Amino acid sequence: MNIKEALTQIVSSAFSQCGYEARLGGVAESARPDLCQYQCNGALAAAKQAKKKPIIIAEEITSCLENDDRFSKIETAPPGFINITLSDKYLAGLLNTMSGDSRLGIRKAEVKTVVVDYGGPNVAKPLHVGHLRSAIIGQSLCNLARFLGYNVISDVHLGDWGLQMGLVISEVELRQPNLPYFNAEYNGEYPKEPPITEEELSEIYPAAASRAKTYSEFAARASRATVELQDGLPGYRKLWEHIREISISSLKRDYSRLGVSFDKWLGESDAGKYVPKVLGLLDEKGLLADSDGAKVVEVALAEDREPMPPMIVVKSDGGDNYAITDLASLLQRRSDWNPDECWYIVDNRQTLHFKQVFRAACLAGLFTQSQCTHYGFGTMNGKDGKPYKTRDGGVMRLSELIASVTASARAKVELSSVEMSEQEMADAARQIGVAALKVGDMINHRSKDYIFDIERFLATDGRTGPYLQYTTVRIRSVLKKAEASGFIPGEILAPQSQTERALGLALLTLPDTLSRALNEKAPNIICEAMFSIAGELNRFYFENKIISCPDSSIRSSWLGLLDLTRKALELLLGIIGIEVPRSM
RNA sequence: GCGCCAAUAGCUCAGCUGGAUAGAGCAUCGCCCUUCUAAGGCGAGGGUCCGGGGUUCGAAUCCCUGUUGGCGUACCA
Repeated sequence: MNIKEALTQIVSSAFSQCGYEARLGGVAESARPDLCQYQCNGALAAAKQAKKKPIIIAEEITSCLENDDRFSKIETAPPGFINITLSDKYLAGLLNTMSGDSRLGIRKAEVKTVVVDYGGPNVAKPLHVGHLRSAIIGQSLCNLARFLGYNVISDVHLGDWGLQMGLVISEVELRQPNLPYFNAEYNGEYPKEPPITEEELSEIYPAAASRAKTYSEFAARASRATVELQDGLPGYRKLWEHIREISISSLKRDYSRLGVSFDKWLGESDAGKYVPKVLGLLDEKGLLADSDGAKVVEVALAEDREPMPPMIVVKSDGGDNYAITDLASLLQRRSDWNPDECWYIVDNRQTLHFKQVFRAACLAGLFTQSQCTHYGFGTMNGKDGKPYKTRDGGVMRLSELIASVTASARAKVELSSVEMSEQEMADAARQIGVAALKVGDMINHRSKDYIFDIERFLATDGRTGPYLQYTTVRIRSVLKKAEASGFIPGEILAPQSQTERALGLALLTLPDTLSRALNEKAPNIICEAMFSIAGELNRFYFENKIISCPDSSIRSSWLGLLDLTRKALELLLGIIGIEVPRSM
């Protein structure tokens, strides 16, 4: 049950009972925990229309509710606040209900089919730090939406169809011109084995890109190769398949290290099949126009404040660009899956691009504007505030980054006073390193740039991934020791102390936390909630010696509270994609 | 040039429909382990919420304006 919604319902009905609009009864967590647990400010808002002092209205509402035994206190405060405190017995009842439910009282949202487009790796180059945010934020949102009952289809949307492919192909051709892929006369079988290795591939793309910058001849050749590939030239097609194959296996390996996976490994190339159809749709509606040899769609609206350039859908060389492949992907998604919504978890810098694509999709009749949304994210910057780079100024590979945080985490694990086997240490190092990365990222609001500082993310104190893991490990350890003494979690009793009450209240926010996080597509809301629960737990833990508590009913109640806290943290950590080490 | 976004404690960041005394973590200073994992907990100091107008009973939050920074601005993705 969502406690805020439940209280809102109670107070709203009091408002309508007293002759005011029900919508005034919104209840929020209190801004003054010293005075109350929840508050409603509706009386303040009602005052003007009712032509009454807010405090009078507030009193009417409270007098309507004061005999409700779910509240230990419901009172007014000037100028018109309604302050609510739950009775301890009611609170304990809610916690027991939560604890007895496999979903911790979190009901599913409406059923919707959603396509989530994230990851967006380029097959020509290895994953680098720039891909981190899309992967972990996208994965968290998928996990969250699934838990809340959505039918989620995640699609990595490979960058495997643009100019980068022409560049790689032309570079390979330049280096190994005798390969059969480049012989137009060749009609034998192409080799089974790729002509290049994964390592070579990662070197080839930057080499080709810089060659194209220097030699316009090479650049022209690459864009010609791109068009030929897109037109289905067999040799290029075969070579391209090899490149894709090499790349996908390396991508899967890197993503799996982050706990990220996709339902669909489709790419721009798969959208390629739909390009003619989309162009047909646009043409039918008279939306295509010529402009400097390219075909464009006018997407500007009269009411736009910002200038909106027309969207190029066919380049002047006849090739597909990412505007048309994104549009074609939307057609593919509609035909194959008919989703209610499409979410794009892509860098903020592509805001304009997605505005154009969604408008074009709307004009073509594929989706309505509100069905497609770009949930952008900010840049990961170094401590200097500029985009994160390695010491020598290059872009850091994701695999390198993960190796480096794992090594740092390993050093901390070795300092631990807890005895661990080699395997346990290795697992813990990996899990802690990844948790540090993920929390360091997702504690920040998605849409903002943030400073990447791995030392801080891995620090032994602070709001870090390791802190959350440590708290969970601690709870598990106590529960295990208690069980060894024959003590098991029991019914949660009315709280005896402020810290115990505060922990209970923090746990009650769970349903609201998840629904807000889903509404806003904001994993930081989940992180905030985890820190608040973990903080309350650690205070409670410090104040109370649980296992040695002489009163057996209090002890089993405390264990019940601990167990519920464990389940709550495990649920939230799971959504964010964080594993908890066996010990640390 | 035009447009989009941001600016909150020394640092890194939260701040949900406009509400009471703007919150965390780090850093600084001072405490708490013979007892369940001290990678923990408690306390103290630290703020012109970028500046200026406005709307409102009430503004970090909404509107206008200025400053600073980031990004985008058709044939890369």
